[in-house]
Amino acid sequence: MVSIDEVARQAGVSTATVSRALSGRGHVSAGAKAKVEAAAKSLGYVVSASASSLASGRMRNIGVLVPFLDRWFFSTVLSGIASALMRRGYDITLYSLTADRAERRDIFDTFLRRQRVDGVIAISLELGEDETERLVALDLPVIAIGGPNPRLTTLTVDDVAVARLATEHLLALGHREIAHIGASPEFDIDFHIPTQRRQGFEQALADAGITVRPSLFEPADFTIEGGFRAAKQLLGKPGGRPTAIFAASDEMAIGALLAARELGYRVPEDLSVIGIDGHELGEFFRLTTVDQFPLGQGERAADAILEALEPADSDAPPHRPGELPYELIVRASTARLPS
Amino acid sequence: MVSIDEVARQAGVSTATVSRALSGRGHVSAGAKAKVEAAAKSLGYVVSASASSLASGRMRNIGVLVPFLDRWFFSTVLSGIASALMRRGYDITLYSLTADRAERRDIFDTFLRRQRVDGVIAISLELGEDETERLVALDLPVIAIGGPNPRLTTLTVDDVAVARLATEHLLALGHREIAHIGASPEFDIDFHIPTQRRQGFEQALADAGITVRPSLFEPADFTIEGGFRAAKQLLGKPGGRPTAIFAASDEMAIGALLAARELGYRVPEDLSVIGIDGHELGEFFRLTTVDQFPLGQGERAADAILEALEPADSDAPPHRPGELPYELIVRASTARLPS
DNA sequence: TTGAAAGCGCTAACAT
DNA sequence: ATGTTAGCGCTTTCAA
Repeated sequence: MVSIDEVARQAGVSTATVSRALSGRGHVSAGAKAKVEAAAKSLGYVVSASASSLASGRMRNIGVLVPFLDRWFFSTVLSGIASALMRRGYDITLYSLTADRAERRDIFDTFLRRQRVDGVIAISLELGEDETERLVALDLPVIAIGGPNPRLTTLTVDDVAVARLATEHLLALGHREIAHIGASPEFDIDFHIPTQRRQGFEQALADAGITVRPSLFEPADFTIEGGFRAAKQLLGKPGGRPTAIFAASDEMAIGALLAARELGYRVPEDLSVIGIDGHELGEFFRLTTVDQFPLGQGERAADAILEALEPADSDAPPHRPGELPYELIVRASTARLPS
Repeated sequence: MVSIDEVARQAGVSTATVSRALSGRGHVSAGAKAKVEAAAKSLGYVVSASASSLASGRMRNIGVLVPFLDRWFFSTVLSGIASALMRRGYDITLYSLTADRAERRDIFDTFLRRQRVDGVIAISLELGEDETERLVALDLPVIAIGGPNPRLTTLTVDDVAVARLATEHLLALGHREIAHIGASPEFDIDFHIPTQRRQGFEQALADAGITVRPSLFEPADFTIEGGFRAAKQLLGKPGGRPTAIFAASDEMAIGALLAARELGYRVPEDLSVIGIDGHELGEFFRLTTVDQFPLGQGERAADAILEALEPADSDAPPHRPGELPYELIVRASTARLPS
């Protein structure tokens, strides 16, 4: 492994100058810098991460906490984080939090504490009180996406507003009998987003002077299958089926679409369906949705953590928490209620 | 940050003993070990990764190379890797390889070379000649999953056999007009798996004395949408539609299922469909498939890399490359050809 | 702008 | 079994 001394020797300068030239910290004459860069290149020198970290305290590494790796939403956010961090020369260390309490503890007590990361991004994680405590105790910049947590800097979309927007879209098309597929109560306990979406839904109905009917709510688990089952229930009950369904995620909305088809309802002629997320399959299923740009969420989180670590670009527009964008994407799964 | 000296002082031993007691290398009396552990715990001491790495040359960190983060197959394999490595105290550093050549180069030239990882797992990556070269030059253990590469230790399923199995299942049910949805030619250039699957398909047909008809092959891009389009083509062509479709991935098979429905064909009465993968949606769509257990593939890769790093458990059955398991899962998308 | 040198916190010889 | 100590390869004062 070629070391800094060899580069220094070849460039005819001291190791200190090599370090300065390559890291860009401290002043180096243009000439020296050029010589160092040439020497480094010709020797194929790459700074040793551990030596550099030990000496400087900087790791160029961000820890990312995810609840699931194999759900589209999370892996898409992760993808956004990964590309943004890589561009800045940062590595990303992945911690996948399982349900196993002991394993989770390990992550907070050991993995995150071995001084391997400069900061942490937590994706849509509902953390226990003690876990939040530990995260804060790390004394590292932490950015949370989507799991509103008063003790952490959080990037969230206004889920109430998102749900209102989806509901108002249906209302504007003339629908009055609107059903909602949201989270089951157990889910709600430690995951607030579904609750907020339900609130937005109910607010929109109330504002339109429509009474919320409990029979038009059906819980599901955010999967296609769950949405399918829920929609079958909703559409199968005798007496006043809904003319529109608002699902709290695109995957559930797709399930609803399939359920409707299977029952012989045409979408959107007989039933309108709208989801939330901007799922990659939305286009294929021609699903109307409120896109929340998960890839962009990841990029923003990466920018935010870098901003906290290297507050260099102070001219960049400061990012205010809770301001993630969303947008109604109207495709072919929603239509006017036939009069 | 509490350091090893404080632990040593509190435990009344030298730093060397602390190091030995905590790492399990070298002999330490039971008494000393207990004292050290107690001291470490009471002080909340965690070994500094960079200091430990610098001194020992071990990183406890594996680099994982993935082509896409947001495709089910890859994120599932990744999930398997993550859980297996975490159990052993290893971190995982994620490198997502984009199509951007410059970014890819950076990963091989800089990221992987800063001595941050003890080994590398490459998931289903078709590497360029130069990239393989660089990987080998790292002089680190490398395990590749699924991208057969003669210069790397590779874990692969026998894709020819998998495809034969799928095809033979259809043949055994009496089908003769079997179509195949595989990769488009451009895809093939640097990705061999699809080609092997096609070979297995053709071999099985040949063995059954059936002539391969080019019109019964349709390329697609491994997505649901691609499978949908391909199936429409296959089923829509006038004159002798296939009675069964074998898709080279479950996502394409699901697309085919949806296409069949939309054209008014019943599955499996009018058309049998089989895929490959063991996709999570397979159950919901009642899709017959050849499962290749991606989660298990990830775990195996993790075990293999650890085996290379810490050849401790020599009594464990040695893993022979190219031996990943697969299994036919018969669900409701395939049935006998009505006579 | 540059160089000399003192660490960063730990591990692993080498002694004992 | 345990302690002493010389590094690991870099960064960063401090001086020049």
